[in-house]
Amino acid sequence: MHESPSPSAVEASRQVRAVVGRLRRRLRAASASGDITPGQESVLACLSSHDGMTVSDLAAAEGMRHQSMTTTVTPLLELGLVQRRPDPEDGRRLRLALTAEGLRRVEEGRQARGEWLAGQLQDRCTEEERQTVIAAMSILERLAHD
Amino acid sequence: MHESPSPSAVEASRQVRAVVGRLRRRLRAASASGDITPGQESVLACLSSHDGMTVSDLAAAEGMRHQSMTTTVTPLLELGLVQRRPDPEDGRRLRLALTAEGLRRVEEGRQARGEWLAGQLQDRCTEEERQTVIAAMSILERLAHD
DNA sequence: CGTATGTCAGCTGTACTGACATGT
DNA sequence: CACATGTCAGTACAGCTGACATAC
Repeated sequence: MHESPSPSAVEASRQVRAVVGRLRRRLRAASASGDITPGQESVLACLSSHDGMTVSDLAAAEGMRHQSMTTTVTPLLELGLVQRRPDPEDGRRLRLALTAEGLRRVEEGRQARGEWLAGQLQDRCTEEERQTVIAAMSILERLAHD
Repeated sequence: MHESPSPSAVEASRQVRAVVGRLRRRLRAASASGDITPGQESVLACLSSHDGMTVSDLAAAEGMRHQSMTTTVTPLLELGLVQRRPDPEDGRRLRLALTAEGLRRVEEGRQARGEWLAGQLQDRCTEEERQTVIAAMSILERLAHD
């Protein structure tokens, strides 16, 4: 493969894996209050800032297959939180957008739910620590992307 | 709840959530080569350094329910990678340990599998960036723990 | 008795692959 | 034709809750 990894690479890898596992369970538990799932909430948040994304766009943004994203989006259509309209320039595309109800849920949920982590970062970290976390996330995002 | 989170807390929270989602999928894909799952590999690694842990101990270490850990451990027993023996001092406990085959798999897997991330950290990061990642993981571990 | 440990059964959420229809 | 988009069906894994037996 490559040359042998440095000790810091192995240590960082081990820690990242452990933390990803734990954080994922924590985030799930913290947002388990409503009728939509964490993945669906993430889609709503994405559409609130990028109107008109397609299922494939969303899948690419989350780093997953478009078939998987279809199953995430379908319940949101059925609940009336997201609507579809055909793209006039490309008949294959179905552009997605929040409904009024969907937008309401995003704003409501942004306060009530999903802010467990932001609260933790606020109450139990210094500003310097938060900057460290942000820097590390940029690095990991680069590694995970592509 | 709390006082209103600072901008850096909200930004860090958003980034952490996105990166956790992507990294989780990446780690799964990178270790999808063998007959055991990532969670099971993590259990083997844990037993290799802490012999004699029980199912409940492992569950606590990973931050999950003991019922969930049972389903992770059971296939390892069936594959003969882990063995059980009763605790002479407490008849409720079943202490777990790696078999010779299990130990072999840990050492083999540590090189062959699961080192996608370590390789990325080695090849695409500076030493300083790795230290940033390690520091951030310590912070997040503290927040996720308890 | 209450509590801790462990297992089993059933459910949900997530994401995968493969197959297929349709439009460019 | 190949390629992209979208859907549907089937599968697998992870983690949860509830119920139960056993041991302290």
